[in-house]
Amino acid sequence: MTDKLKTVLKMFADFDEQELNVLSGCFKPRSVAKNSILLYEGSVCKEFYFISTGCIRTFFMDKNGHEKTRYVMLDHYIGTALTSFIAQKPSIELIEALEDTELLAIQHADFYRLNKQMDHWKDFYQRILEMAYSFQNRKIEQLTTLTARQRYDLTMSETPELFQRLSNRVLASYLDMREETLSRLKSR
Amino acid sequence: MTDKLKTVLKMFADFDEQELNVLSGCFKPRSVAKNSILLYEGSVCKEFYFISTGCIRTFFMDKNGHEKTRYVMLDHYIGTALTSFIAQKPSIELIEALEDTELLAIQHADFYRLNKQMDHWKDFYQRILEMAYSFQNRKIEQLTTLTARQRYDLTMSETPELFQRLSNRVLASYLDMREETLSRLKSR
DNA sequence: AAGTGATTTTGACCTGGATCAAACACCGTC
DNA sequence: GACGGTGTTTGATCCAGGTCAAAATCACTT
Repeated sequence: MTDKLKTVLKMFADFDEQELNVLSGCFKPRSVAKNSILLYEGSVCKEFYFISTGCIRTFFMDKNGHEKTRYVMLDHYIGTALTSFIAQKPSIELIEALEDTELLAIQHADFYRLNKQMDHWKDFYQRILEMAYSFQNRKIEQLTTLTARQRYDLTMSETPELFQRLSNRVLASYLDMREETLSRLKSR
Repeated sequence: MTDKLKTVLKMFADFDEQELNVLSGCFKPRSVAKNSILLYEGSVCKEFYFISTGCIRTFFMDKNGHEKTRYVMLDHYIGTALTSFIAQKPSIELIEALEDTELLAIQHADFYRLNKQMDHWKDFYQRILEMAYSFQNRKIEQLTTLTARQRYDLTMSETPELFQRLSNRVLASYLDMREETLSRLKSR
């Protein structure tokens, strides 16, 4: 399981074997049951995750009490509620397990200690931020220019796995539409 | 003019005087006339900007040929078309001067050379990315949860300067609504 | 001050997707 | 196999904001 972690870490920065061992020691394994909440609205995000198997998401509530899913992490994805994690301020986003999930978690304190001490970790974090930014930017483009059907088709072609693993309720909130609309789109 | 640059740089990372002098040398001054384009759609963004005086924006075109403004940079702001700048791939976004503008530009090659050589610059870039990410994330929240009027009111209270300096056409595209809608909101 | 073009406002109309509500399907469990 | 709970589909209605078009205002130029 830490082998997978090492493989993924190496995709982001040029860690040597010794560094990878240090990092493996910082990531602690945990099992979380489907539907459990890893971070509540209003609390500070203290952890950064690597998903071994399973699925978690970050989402927030709008004024009408509807969920908006920002990011879905499947097997071997990494991430967290980044805005709160960065600023160490109360989070607007929640983190929730959508399946029974095995994950590895690194604490914020360790994360930022590494950021001071290990140059390759600095590179790693920089890459994460660059990708997270570009992903968000793309999402804004899609939200402002595409219709519900176009967002449906695009996600279907880019990450069809989401259509298999997410419930309609969650998928709809990820695509920024109501479940009824998603249901209608499915039946063309 | 470079004094202002130094002051702003120091807000992002703990540069010493010697480093600030090196950096000042990397940022080259330029004057750009109102309405001139600094980056066209399809070309690679090679520069990162500090605005001395004036105003520039990044925006992109949707399928119907309407503009969508992502980010407006006023005096003493820093930034660029980050997604293209990061990946050095053709940009979807354009950069345009909205007023006659005095700016300082650093080349991508210098930017990334510094990122290898100067630890404080690494910190600087990390801060930029963190803030850019959080800003984008906030924008997504606003786009998906707020009505046109709520976005109008929020921006009015947070950055009223935009209402004074931007044309209705640009302001509307920044607020993600049509000019007609903005006009109607103004007259309550 | 008249003319030309750009920008902003106003009016009438339309539509994608939300809302509300009810029916339906799919479970696990007693 | 009946029963409650959860998730999905279907139907009827509504509305914020987009679209299209025309009028009004502003901003230069000659």
